[in-house]
Amino acid sequence: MVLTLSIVVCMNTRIMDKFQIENYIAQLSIDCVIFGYKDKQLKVLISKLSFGDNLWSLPGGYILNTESIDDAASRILKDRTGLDNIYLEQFKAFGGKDRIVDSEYRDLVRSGLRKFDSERFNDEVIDWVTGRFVCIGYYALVDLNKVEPKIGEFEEFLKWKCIEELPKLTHDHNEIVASAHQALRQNLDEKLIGFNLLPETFTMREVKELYEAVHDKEFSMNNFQKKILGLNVLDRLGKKFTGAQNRAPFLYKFKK
Amino acid sequence: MVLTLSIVVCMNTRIMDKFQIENYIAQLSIDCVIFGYKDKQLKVLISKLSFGDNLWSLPGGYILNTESIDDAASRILKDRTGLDNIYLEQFKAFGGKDRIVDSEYRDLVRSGLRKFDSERFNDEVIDWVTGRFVCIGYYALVDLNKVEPKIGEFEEFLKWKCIEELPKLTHDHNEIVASAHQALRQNLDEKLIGFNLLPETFTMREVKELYEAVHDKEFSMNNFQKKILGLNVLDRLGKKFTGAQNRAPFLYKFKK
DNA sequence: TCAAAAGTGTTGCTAGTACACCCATGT
DNA sequence: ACATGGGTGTACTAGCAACACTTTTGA
Repeated sequence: MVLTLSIVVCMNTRIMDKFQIENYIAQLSIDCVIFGYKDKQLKVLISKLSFGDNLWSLPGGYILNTESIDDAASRILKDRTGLDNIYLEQFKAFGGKDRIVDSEYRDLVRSGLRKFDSERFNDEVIDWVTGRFVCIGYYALVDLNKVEPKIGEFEEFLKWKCIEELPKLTHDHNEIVASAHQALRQNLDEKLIGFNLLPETFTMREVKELYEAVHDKEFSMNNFQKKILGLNVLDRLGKKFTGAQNRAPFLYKFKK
Repeated sequence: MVLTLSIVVCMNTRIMDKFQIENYIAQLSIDCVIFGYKDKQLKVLISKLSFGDNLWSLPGGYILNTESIDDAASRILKDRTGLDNIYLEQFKAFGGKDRIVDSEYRDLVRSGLRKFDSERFNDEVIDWVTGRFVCIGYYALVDLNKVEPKIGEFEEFLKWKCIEELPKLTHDHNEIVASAHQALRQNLDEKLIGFNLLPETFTMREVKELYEAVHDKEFSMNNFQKKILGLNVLDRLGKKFTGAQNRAPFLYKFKK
Protein backbone atom coordinates (compact mmCIF):
# COMPACT_ATOMS: atom_id res chain seq x y z
CA MET A 1 0.00 0.00 0.00
CA VAL A 2 2.88 2.23 0.72
CA LEU A 3 3.86 1.50 -2.76
CA THR A 4 0.71 2.22 -4.65
CA LEU A 5 0.58 5.67 -3.24
CA SER A 6 4.08 6.31 -4.39
CA ILE A 7 3.12 5.51 -7.91
CA VAL A 8 0.53 8.17 -7.54
CA VAL A 9 3.14 10.63 -6.48
CA CYS A 10 5.24 9.80 -9.44
CA MET A 11 2.37 10.50 -11.74
CA ASN A 12 2.25 14.02 -10.53
CA THR A 13 5.71 14.82 -11.63
CA ARG A 14 8.25 14.67 -14.35
CA ILE A 15 9.44 11.46 -12.79
CA MET A 16 6.16 9.82 -13.56
CA ASP A 17 6.79 9.91 -17.24
CA LYS A 18 9.90 7.82 -16.87
CA PHE A 19 9.01 5.74 -13.84
CA GLN A 20 11.20 2.70 -14.09
CA ILE A 21 11.58 0.32 -11.23
CA GLU A 22 15.27 -0.16 -11.92
CA ASN A 23 15.90 3.47 -11.00
CA TYR A 24 14.64 2.93 -7.48
CA ILE A 25 15.71 0.94 -4.47
CA ALA A 26 13.45 -2.08 -4.27
CA GLN A 27 11.46 -2.96 -1.16
CA LEU A 28 12.28 0.33 0.52
CA SER A 29 9.94 3.29 0.71
CA ILE A 30 9.55 6.57 2.52
CA ASP A 31 6.37 7.60 4.25
CA CYS A 32 5.77 11.15 5.40
CA VAL A 33 3.70 12.34 8.30
CA ILE A 34 3.03 15.95 7.34
CA PHE A 35 1.96 17.95 10.36
CA GLY A 36 0.03 21.16 10.14
CA TYR A 37 -1.72 23.33 12.69
CA LYS A 38 -5.04 25.10 12.46
CA ASP A 39 -8.01 25.92 14.66
CA LYS A 40 -6.08 24.92 17.76
CA GLN A 41 -5.67 21.43 16.38
CA LEU A 42 -2.72 19.39 15.20
CA LYS A 43 -3.45 18.05 11.74
CA VAL A 44 -1.98 15.44 9.44
CA LEU A 45 -2.18 15.47 5.66
CA ILE A 46 -3.53 12.18 4.35
CA SER A 47 -4.72 11.08 0.96
CA LYS A 48 -7.88 9.31 -0.05
CA LEU A 49 -7.02 6.66 -2.61
CA SER A 50 -9.39 5.95 -5.44
CA PHE A 51 -8.58 2.25 -5.71
CA GLY A 52 -11.18 1.13 -3.24
CA ASP A 53 -13.69 2.44 -0.78
CA ASN A 54 -12.47 4.26 2.24
CA LEU A 55 -8.79 3.77 1.54
CA TRP A 56 -6.66 6.39 3.26
CA SER A 57 -2.91 6.53 3.27
CA LEU A 58 0.13 8.60 4.16
CA PRO A 59 1.95 10.36 1.35
CA GLY A 60 5.03 8.37 0.42
CA GLY A 61 7.41 7.43 -2.31
CA TYR A 62 10.49 5.54 -3.36
CA ILE A 63 14.17 6.31 -3.29
CA LEU A 64 16.10 6.89 -6.48
CA ASN A 65 19.43 5.14 -6.67
CA THR A 66 21.02 8.51 -7.29
CA GLU A 67 19.69 10.35 -4.24
CA SER A 68 20.08 10.09 -0.47
CA ILE A 69 17.08 9.10 1.62
CA ASP A 70 16.89 12.65 2.98
CA ASP A 71 16.82 13.99 -0.55
CA ALA A 72 14.13 11.49 -1.45
CA ALA A 73 12.00 12.65 1.46
CA SER A 74 12.46 16.30 0.44
CA ARG A 75 11.57 15.50 -3.12
CA ILE A 76 8.44 13.60 -2.11
CA LEU A 77 7.38 16.50 0.08
CA LYS A 78 8.04 19.04 -2.61
CA ASP A 79 5.95 17.01 -5.02
CA ARG A 80 3.16 16.87 -2.49
CA THR A 81 3.13 20.35 -1.04
CA GLY A 82 4.97 22.48 -3.57
CA LEU A 83 7.19 23.72 -0.76
CA ASP A 84 10.96 23.77 -0.49
CA ASN A 85 12.96 23.89 2.71
CA ILE A 86 10.39 22.11 4.77
CA TYR A 87 11.38 21.12 8.27
CA LEU A 88 11.88 17.39 8.01
CA GLU A 89 13.04 14.76 10.41
CA GLN A 90 13.59 11.04 10.10
CA PHE A 91 12.14 9.34 13.13
CA LYS A 92 11.96 5.59 12.64
CA ALA A 93 12.15 2.71 10.19
CA PHE A 94 9.25 0.30 10.02
CA GLY A 95 10.03 -3.23 8.96
CA GLY A 96 7.43 -5.70 10.14
CA LYS A 97 7.49 -8.87 8.09
CA ASP A 98 3.79 -8.37 7.40
CA ARG A 99 4.36 -5.10 5.56
CA ILE A 100 3.11 -6.56 2.33
CA VAL A 101 -0.20 -6.10 0.58
CA ASP A 102 -2.77 -8.86 0.87
CA SER A 103 -4.10 -10.56 -2.24
CA GLU A 104 -7.36 -8.66 -2.22
CA TYR A 105 -5.67 -5.30 -2.20
CA ARG A 106 -3.13 -6.55 -4.67
CA ASP A 107 -5.93 -7.16 -7.15
CA LEU A 108 -7.22 -3.64 -6.59
CA VAL A 109 -3.81 -2.24 -7.30
CA ARG A 110 -3.37 -4.43 -10.33
CA SER A 111 -6.61 -3.40 -11.97
CA GLY A 112 -6.18 0.22 -10.95
CA LEU A 113 -2.72 0.51 -12.44
CA ARG A 114 -3.59 -1.51 -15.54
CA LYS A 115 -6.55 0.69 -16.27
CA PHE A 116 -4.21 3.64 -16.20
CA ASP A 117 -1.49 2.17 -18.40
CA SER A 118 -1.38 -1.55 -19.00
CA GLU A 119 1.92 -1.37 -20.80
CA ARG A 120 3.94 0.40 -18.18
CA PHE A 121 2.35 -1.43 -15.28
CA ASN A 122 3.08 -4.95 -16.31
CA ASP A 123 3.37 -7.94 -14.02
CA GLU A 124 6.91 -7.12 -13.08
CA VAL A 125 5.95 -3.65 -11.91
CA ILE A 126 2.89 -4.93 -10.09
CA ASP A 127 5.04 -7.46 -8.27
CA TRP A 128 7.51 -4.75 -7.44
CA VAL A 129 5.01 -2.38 -5.88
CA THR A 130 3.01 -5.00 -4.00
CA GLY A 131 5.91 -6.90 -2.47
CA ARG A 132 7.26 -6.69 1.04
CA PHE A 133 8.50 -3.22 1.91
CA VAL A 134 10.45 -1.62 4.69
CA CYS A 135 9.64 2.04 5.09
CA ILE A 136 11.53 4.90 6.63
CA GLY A 137 9.29 7.35 8.44
CA TYR A 138 9.84 11.07 8.21
CA TYR A 139 7.75 13.77 9.74
CA ALA A 140 7.44 17.27 8.34
CA LEU A 141 6.24 20.50 9.91
CA VAL A 142 4.61 22.99 7.60
CA ASP A 143 2.65 26.18 7.73
CA LEU A 144 -0.66 24.72 6.73
CA ASN A 145 -1.78 27.89 4.98
CA LYS A 146 1.16 27.78 2.59
CA VAL A 147 0.48 24.28 1.38
CA GLU A 148 -1.54 23.63 -1.74
CA PRO A 149 -1.68 19.85 -1.82
CA LYS A 150 -1.23 18.23 -5.22
CA ILE A 151 -3.77 15.57 -6.07
CA GLY A 152 -2.56 12.53 -7.95
CA GLU A 153 -4.09 10.31 -10.57
CA PHE A 154 -5.16 7.59 -8.18
CA GLU A 155 -6.37 9.85 -5.44
CA GLU A 156 -9.74 11.37 -4.92
CA PHE A 157 -8.38 14.08 -2.70
CA LEU A 158 -5.92 15.03 0.00
CA LYS A 159 -7.18 16.13 3.36
CA TRP A 160 -5.92 17.72 6.52
CA LYS A 161 -7.30 15.60 9.33
CA CYS A 162 -7.13 16.28 13.01
CA ILE A 163 -4.70 13.78 14.49
CA GLU A 164 -7.27 12.67 17.03
CA GLU A 165 -9.81 11.84 14.36
CA LEU A 166 -7.84 9.98 11.75
CA PRO A 167 -9.67 7.26 9.86
CA LYS A 168 -8.21 3.79 9.59
CA LEU A 169 -5.22 4.16 7.31
CA THR A 170 -3.85 1.47 5.05
CA HIS A 171 -1.26 -0.84 6.41
CA ASP A 172 0.49 0.21 9.64
CA HIS A 173 0.18 3.90 8.84
CA ASN A 174 -1.83 4.65 11.95
CA GLU A 175 1.02 3.27 13.98
CA ILE A 176 3.47 5.37 11.99
CA VAL A 177 1.47 8.51 12.76
CA ALA A 178 1.41 7.64 16.45
CA SER A 179 5.16 7.16 16.42
CA ALA A 180 5.66 10.46 14.60
CA HIS A 181 3.43 12.22 17.09
CA GLN A 182 5.51 10.89 19.93
CA ALA A 183 8.73 12.01 18.25
CA LEU A 184 7.23 15.45 17.66
CA ARG A 185 6.27 15.79 21.30
CA GLN A 186 9.74 14.93 22.42
CA ASN A 187 11.48 17.22 19.95
CA LEU A 188 9.10 20.13 20.40
CA ASP A 189 10.73 21.00 23.69
CA GLU A 190 14.28 19.88 23.01
CA LYS A 191 14.72 21.49 19.66
CA LEU A 192 12.74 24.61 18.84
CA ILE A 193 10.78 23.27 15.94
CA GLY A 194 7.22 24.20 16.80
CA PHE A 195 7.44 27.54 15.06
CA ASN A 196 7.60 25.74 11.73
CA LEU A 197 3.91 25.03 12.22
CA LEU A 198 3.00 28.69 12.69
CA PRO A 199 2.87 31.58 10.24
CA GLU A 200 5.65 34.16 10.10
CA THR A 201 4.24 36.16 12.95
CA PHE A 202 2.11 34.97 15.80
CA THR A 203 0.98 35.85 19.28
CA MET A 204 2.14 34.14 22.42
CA ARG A 205 -1.32 32.70 22.88
CA GLU A 206 -1.04 30.99 19.53
CA VAL A 207 2.25 29.42 20.54
CA LYS A 208 0.68 28.25 23.75
CA GLU A 209 -2.30 26.75 21.99
CA LEU A 210 0.01 24.97 19.58
CA TYR A 211 1.92 23.42 22.45
CA GLU A 212 -1.34 22.44 24.06
CA ALA A 213 -2.51 20.79 20.85
CA VAL A 214 0.70 18.81 20.48
CA HIS A 215 0.89 17.75 24.11
CA ASP A 216 -2.84 17.49 24.61
CA LYS A 217 -2.57 19.27 27.93
CA GLU A 218 -3.09 22.81 29.15
CA PHE A 219 -0.45 25.33 30.15
CA SER A 220 -0.89 28.46 32.20
CA MET A 221 -0.44 31.58 30.10
CA ASN A 222 1.99 33.56 32.19
CA ASN A 223 4.34 30.74 33.07
CA PHE A 224 4.35 29.56 29.50
CA GLN A 225 5.17 33.06 28.32
CA LYS A 226 8.03 33.35 30.77
CA LYS A 227 9.44 30.04 29.66
CA ILE A 228 9.26 30.78 25.95
CA LEU A 229 10.61 34.33 26.29
CA GLY A 230 13.36 32.93 28.48
CA LEU A 231 14.54 30.85 25.55
CA ASN A 232 15.41 34.09 23.83
CA VAL A 233 14.50 32.94 20.37
CA LEU A 234 11.67 35.34 19.63
CA ASP A 235 11.70 38.90 18.42
CA ARG A 236 8.88 41.03 19.67
CA LEU A 237 7.28 43.04 16.90
CA GLY A 238 4.31 45.39 17.08
CA LYS A 239 0.95 44.74 18.57
CA LYS A 240 -1.93 42.94 16.99
CA PHE A 241 -5.13 44.94 17.11
CA THR A 242 -7.99 42.57 16.59
CA GLY A 243 -10.82 44.86 17.47
CA ALA A 244 -11.58 42.84 20.54
CA GLN A 245 -12.22 44.80 23.66
CA ASN A 246 -9.05 43.80 25.39
CA ARG A 247 -5.43 44.70 25.47
CA ALA A 248 -3.74 44.07 22.12
CA PRO A 249 -1.30 41.14 22.27
CA PHE A 250 2.25 41.43 20.95
CA LEU A 251 3.23 39.78 17.74
CA TYR A 252 6.37 37.67 17.71
CA LYS A 253 8.67 36.32 15.07
CA PHE A 254 11.08 33.45 15.34
CA LYS A 255 14.70 34.62 15.39
CA LYS A 256 16.56 32.94 12.55
CA MET B 1 31.28 -2.70 2.70
CA VAL B 2 28.37 -3.10 4.92
CA LEU B 3 27.51 -5.98 2.75
CA THR B 4 30.72 -7.88 2.64
CA LEU B 5 30.78 -8.09 6.36
CA SER B 6 27.34 -9.53 6.33
CA ILE B 7 28.46 -12.28 4.05
CA VAL B 8 31.02 -13.02 6.70
CA VAL B 9 28.30 -13.28 9.25
CA CYS B 10 26.36 -15.63 7.10
CA MET B 11 29.32 -17.89 6.85
CA ASN B 12 29.30 -18.33 10.55
CA THR B 13 25.89 -19.78 10.64
CA ARG B 14 23.44 -22.21 9.24
CA ILE B 15 22.32 -19.43 6.99
CA MET B 16 25.68 -19.33 5.34
CA ASP B 17 25.16 -22.70 3.82
CA LYS B 18 22.08 -21.55 2.02
CA PHE B 19 22.88 -17.90 1.45
CA GLN B 20 20.81 -16.89 -1.51
CA ILE B 21 20.37 -13.27 -2.41
CA GLU B 22 16.73 -13.79 -3.35
CA ASN B 23 15.93 -14.60 0.27
CA TYR B 24 17.02 -11.16 1.40
CA ILE B 25 15.87 -7.63 0.87
CA ALA B 26 18.20 -6.04 -1.63
CA GLN B 27 20.04 -2.80 -0.96
CA LEU B 28 19.05 -2.77 2.69
CA SER B 29 21.28 -3.83 5.55
CA ILE B 30 21.48 -3.64 9.30
CA ASP B 31 24.55 -2.44 11.14
CA CYS B 32 24.98 -2.95 14.87
CA VAL B 33 26.87 -0.82 17.30
CA ILE B 34 27.47 -3.25 20.14
CA PHE B 35 28.33 -1.39 23.31
CA GLY B 36 30.18 -2.97 26.19
CA TYR B 37 31.75 -1.55 29.33
CA LYS B 38 35.04 -2.44 30.96
CA ASP B 39 37.87 -0.72 32.81
CA LYS B 40 35.81 2.44 33.18
CA GLN B 41 35.57 2.71 29.43
CA LEU B 42 32.74 2.47 26.96
CA LYS B 43 33.66 -0.03 24.27
CA VAL B 44 32.39 -0.99 20.85
CA LEU B 45 32.78 -4.39 19.21
CA ILE B 46 34.29 -4.06 15.76
CA SER B 47 35.69 -6.59 13.35
CA LYS B 48 38.94 -6.61 11.48
CA LEU B 49 38.31 -7.77 7.94
CA SER B 50 40.85 -9.93 6.18
CA PHE B 51 40.17 -8.55 2.72
CA GLY B 52 42.70 -5.80 2.94
CA ASP B 53 45.02 -4.05 5.32
CA ASN B 54 43.58 -2.17 8.20
CA LEU B 55 39.94 -2.70 7.26
CA TRP B 56 37.65 -2.39 10.25
CA SER B 57 33.90 -2.55 10.20
CA LEU B 58 30.76 -2.77 12.29
CA PRO B 59 29.01 -6.12 12.55
CA GLY B 60 26.06 -6.15 10.22
CA GLY B 61 23.84 -8.28 8.06
CA TYR B 62 20.89 -8.51 5.75
CA ILE B 63 17.18 -8.88 6.29
CA LEU B 64 15.39 -12.06 5.31
CA ASN B 65 12.13 -11.56 3.48
CA THR B 66 10.48 -13.65 6.17
CA GLU B 67 11.59 -11.68 9.20
CA SER B 68 11.02 -8.21 10.60
CA ILE B 69 13.92 -5.80 10.79
CA ASP B 70 13.95 -6.13 14.58
CA ASP B 71 14.16 -9.90 14.24
CA ALA B 72 16.97 -9.52 11.73
CA ALA B 73 18.91 -7.35 14.16
CA SER B 74 18.39 -9.89 16.96
CA ARG B 75 19.50 -12.71 14.73
CA ILE B 76 22.61 -10.86 13.63
CA LEU B 77 23.47 -10.13 17.24
CA LYS B 78 22.88 -13.69 18.32
CA ASP B 79 25.16 -14.90 15.54
CA ARG B 80 27.82 -12.48 16.66
CA THR B 81 27.68 -12.70 20.41
CA GLY B 82 25.89 -15.97 21.14
CA LEU B 83 23.49 -14.06 23.36
CA ASP B 84 19.71 -13.97 23.35
CA ASN B 85 17.56 -11.19 24.75
CA ILE B 86 20.08 -8.49 24.19
CA TYR B 87 18.94 -4.94 24.80
CA LEU B 88 18.56 -3.55 21.32
CA GLU B 89 17.37 -0.26 19.94
CA GLN B 90 16.94 1.06 16.45
CA PHE B 91 18.30 4.58 16.33
CA LYS B 92 18.61 5.79 12.75
CA ALA B 93 18.63 4.85 9.09
CA PHE B 94 21.60 5.87 6.98
CA GLY B 95 21.01 6.42 3.33
CA GLY B 96 23.58 8.68 1.74
CA LYS B 97 23.75 8.24 -2.01
CA ASP B 98 27.45 7.52 -1.67
CA ARG B 99 26.87 4.41 0.43
CA ILE B 100 28.32 2.19 -2.25
CA VAL B 101 31.70 0.54 -2.43
CA ASP B 102 34.34 2.11 -4.64
CA SER B 103 35.87 0.12 -7.47
CA GLU B 104 39.08 -0.59 -5.59
CA TYR B 105 37.29 -2.12 -2.64
CA ARG B 106 34.93 -3.88 -4.98
CA ASP B 107 37.86 -5.73 -6.47
CA LEU B 108 39.04 -6.72 -3.02
CA VAL B 109 35.62 -8.10 -2.24
CA ARG B 110 35.39 -9.87 -5.55
CA SER B 111 38.68 -11.66 -5.19
CA GLY B 112 38.11 -12.39 -1.53
CA LEU B 113 34.72 -13.96 -2.07
CA ARG B 114 35.81 -15.81 -5.20
CA LYS B 115 38.73 -17.33 -3.38
CA PHE B 116 36.30 -18.66 -0.84
CA ASP B 117 33.73 -20.06 -3.26
CA SER B 118 33.78 -18.94 -6.87
CA GLU B 119 30.58 -20.78 -7.69
CA ARG B 120 28.38 -19.29 -5.03
CA PHE B 121 29.86 -15.82 -5.31
CA ASN B 122 29.30 -15.22 -8.95
CA ASP B 123 29.00 -11.85 -10.65
CA GLU B 124 25.38 -11.48 -9.68
CA VAL B 125 26.15 -11.92 -6.01
CA ILE B 126 29.14 -9.63 -6.19
CA ASP B 127 26.99 -6.97 -7.79
CA TRP B 128 24.38 -7.50 -5.12
CA VAL B 129 26.72 -7.06 -2.17
CA THR B 130 28.70 -4.17 -3.59
CA GLY B 131 25.80 -2.04 -4.78
CA ARG B 132 24.25 0.96 -3.13
CA PHE B 133 22.85 0.17 0.30
CA VAL B 134 20.71 1.90 2.87
CA CYS B 135 21.41 0.68 6.36
CA ILE B 136 19.37 0.72 9.51
CA GLY B 137 21.44 1.33 12.61
CA TYR B 138 20.79 -0.54 15.84
CA TYR B 139 22.71 -0.27 19.03
CA ALA B 140 22.99 -3.07 21.56
CA LEU B 141 24.00 -3.03 25.20
CA VAL B 142 25.68 -6.17 26.48
CA ASP B 143 27.53 -7.40 29.51
CA LEU B 144 30.93 -7.55 27.90
CA ASN B 145 32.02 -10.47 30.04
CA LYS B 146 29.22 -12.67 28.75
CA VAL B 147 30.06 -12.20 25.10
CA GLU B 148 32.25 -14.63 23.25
CA PRO B 149 32.53 -13.04 19.85
CA LYS B 150 32.31 -15.38 16.87
CA ILE B 151 34.96 -14.90 14.25
CA GLY B 152 33.94 -15.25 10.63
CA GLU B 153 35.67 -16.58 7.55
CA PHE B 154 36.71 -13.20 6.23
CA GLU B 155 37.72 -11.74 9.54
CA GLU B 156 41.00 -11.84 11.29
CA PHE B 157 39.44 -11.08 14.64
CA LEU B 158 36.80 -9.15 16.53
CA LYS B 159 37.86 -6.58 19.05
CA TRP B 160 36.40 -4.47 21.79
CA LYS B 161 37.69 -1.00 21.19
CA CYS B 162 37.32 2.01 23.40
CA ILE B 163 34.91 4.36 21.70
CA GLU B 164 37.38 7.20 21.95
CA GLU B 165 40.08 5.24 20.17
CA LEU B 166 38.29 3.68 17.25
CA PRO B 167 40.31 3.23 14.08
CA LYS B 168 38.97 4.48 10.78
CA LEU B 169 36.09 2.18 9.96
CA THR B 170 34.90 1.29 6.50
CA HIS B 171 32.33 3.45 4.89
CA ASP B 172 30.39 5.83 7.15
CA HIS B 173 30.62 3.49 10.14
CA ASN B 174 32.44 6.02 12.29
CA GLU B 175 29.54 8.36 11.80
CA ILE B 176 27.14 5.57 12.68
CA VAL B 177 28.99 4.94 15.94
CA ALA B 178 28.89 8.64 16.78
CA SER B 179 25.17 8.70 16.16
CA ALA B 180 24.65 5.59 18.29
CA HIS B 181 26.71 7.13 21.07
CA GLN B 182 24.54 10.21 21.02
CA ALA B 183 21.36 8.10 21.13
CA LEU B 184 22.78 6.10 24.02
CA ARG B 185 23.56 9.25 25.98
CA GLN B 186 20.08 10.53 25.55
CA ASN B 187 18.39 7.26 26.43
CA LEU B 188 20.67 6.46 29.35
CA ASP B 189 18.84 8.96 31.51
CA GLU B 190 15.38 8.74 30.04
CA LYS B 191 15.04 5.01 30.01
CA LEU B 192 17.01 2.98 32.53
CA ILE B 193 19.12 1.01 30.14
CA GLY B 194 22.60 1.48 31.51
CA PHE B 195 22.37 -1.56 33.73
CA ASN B 196 22.43 -3.76 30.65
CA LEU B 197 26.10 -2.91 30.38
CA LEU B 198 26.89 -4.06 33.91
CA PRO B 199 27.08 -7.53 35.45
CA GLU B 200 24.25 -8.87 37.60
CA THR B 201 25.47 -7.14 40.71
CA PHE B 202 27.49 -3.98 40.96
CA THR B 203 28.46 -1.22 43.32
CA MET B 204 27.20 2.32 43.13
CA ARG B 205 30.66 3.48 42.18
CA GLU B 206 30.57 1.21 39.16
CA VAL B 207 27.28 2.70 38.05
CA LYS B 208 28.71 6.15 38.48
CA GLU B 209 31.82 5.31 36.50
CA LEU B 210 29.67 3.85 33.74
CA TYR B 211 27.66 7.05 33.51
CA GLU B 212 30.87 9.03 33.49
CA ALA B 213 32.24 6.90 30.66
CA VAL B 214 29.10 7.36 28.57
CA HIS B 215 28.77 11.06 29.20
CA ASP B 216 32.49 11.73 29.35
CA LYS B 217 32.03 13.92 32.38
CA GLU B 218 32.38 13.50 36.13
CA PHE B 219 29.63 13.18 38.70
CA SER B 220 29.92 13.68 42.43
CA MET B 221 29.49 10.42 44.29
CA ASN B 222 26.90 11.37 46.88
CA ASN B 223 24.61 13.33 44.63
CA PHE B 224 24.79 10.63 42.02
CA GLN B 225 23.94 8.01 44.62
CA LYS B 226 20.98 10.00 45.85
CA LYS B 227 19.69 10.41 42.33
CA ILE B 228 20.01 6.75 41.38
CA LEU B 229 18.59 5.46 44.65
CA GLY B 230 15.76 7.94 44.26
CA LEU B 231 14.76 6.20 41.07
CA ASN B 232 13.90 3.20 43.19
CA VAL B 233 14.99 0.62 40.68
CA LEU B 234 17.80 -1.00 42.61
CA ASP B 235 17.76 -3.66 45.29
CA ARG B 236 20.46 -3.36 47.88
CA LEU B 237 22.13 -6.69 48.54
CA GLY B 238 25.07 -7.45 50.84
CA LYS B 239 28.37 -5.71 51.03
CA LYS B 240 31.35 -6.28 48.84
CA PHE B 241 34.53 -6.92 50.77
CA THR B 242 37.41 -6.33 48.46
CA GLY B 243 40.21 -6.44 50.97
CA ALA B 244 40.84 -2.75 50.46
CA GLN B 245 41.38 -0.76 53.60
CA ASN B 246 38.16 1.13 53.37
CA ARG B 247 34.52 0.73 54.13
CA ALA B 248 32.94 -2.06 52.07
CA PRO B 249 30.51 -0.75 49.46
CA PHE B 250 27.04 -2.20 49.04
CA LEU B 251 26.22 -4.40 46.12
CA TYR B 252 23.13 -3.59 44.09
CA LYS B 253 20.96 -5.44 41.63
CA PHE B 254 18.61 -4.00 39.06
CA LYS B 255 14.97 -4.60 40.00
CA LYS B 256 13.27 -6.41 37.14
C1' DT C 1 45.67 4.98 65.04
C1' DC C 2 45.59 6.10 60.35
C1' DA C 3 44.56 6.26 55.39
C1' DA C 4 41.18 5.40 51.99
C1' DA C 5 36.86 5.47 50.39
C1' DA C 6 31.73 4.59 51.62
C1' DG C 7 27.74 6.69 52.94
C1' DT C 8 24.73 10.52 54.92
C1' DG C 9 23.23 15.27 56.26
C1' DT C 10 22.89 20.35 55.44
C1' DT C 11 22.70 24.29 52.84
C1' DG C 12 21.90 27.11 48.95
C1' DC C 13 20.70 27.78 44.12
C1' DT C 14 17.65 27.46 40.26
C1' DA C 15 13.69 26.29 37.53
C1' DG C 16 9.18 25.62 37.50
C1' DT C 17 4.39 26.39 39.53
C1' DA C 18 0.53 28.88 41.62
C1' DC C 19 -1.39 32.98 42.66
C1' DA C 20 -2.25 37.81 42.58
C1' DC C 21 -2.25 42.03 40.49
C1' DC C 22 -2.08 45.83 37.07
C1' DC C 23 -2.67 47.40 32.13
C1' DA C 24 -4.52 48.27 27.48
C1' DT C 25 -8.60 48.12 24.50
C1' DG C 26 -13.25 48.81 22.59
C1' DT C 27 -18.02 49.18 24.01
C1' DA D 1 -16.76 53.12 33.72
C1' DC D 2 -16.37 48.36 32.71
C1' DA D 3 -15.72 43.82 30.85
C1' DT D 4 -12.19 41.20 28.61
C1' DG D 5 -8.09 39.24 28.15
C1' DG D 6 -2.75 40.65 27.90
C1' DG D 7 1.24 41.01 30.55
C1' DT D 8 4.18 41.08 34.78
C1' DG D 9 5.62 40.51 39.66
C1' DT D 10 5.91 37.66 43.95
C1' DA D 11 5.94 33.78 46.85
C1' DC D 12 6.35 28.83 47.18
C1' DT D 13 8.25 24.27 46.04
C1' DA D 14 11.02 20.51 44.24
C1' DG D 15 15.11 18.97 42.36
C1' DC D 16 19.91 19.45 41.92
C1' DA D 17 24.74 20.81 43.21
C1' DA D 18 28.38 21.96 46.59
C1' DC D 19 30.19 21.17 50.87
C1' DA D 20 31.02 19.11 55.30
C1' DC D 21 30.77 15.32 58.11
C1' DT D 22 30.64 10.46 60.04
C1' DT D 23 31.44 5.42 59.33
C1' DT D 24 33.69 1.27 58.00
C1' DT D 25 37.64 -1.44 56.68
C1' DG D 26 42.36 -3.32 56.76
C1' DA D 27 47.12 -2.15 57.47
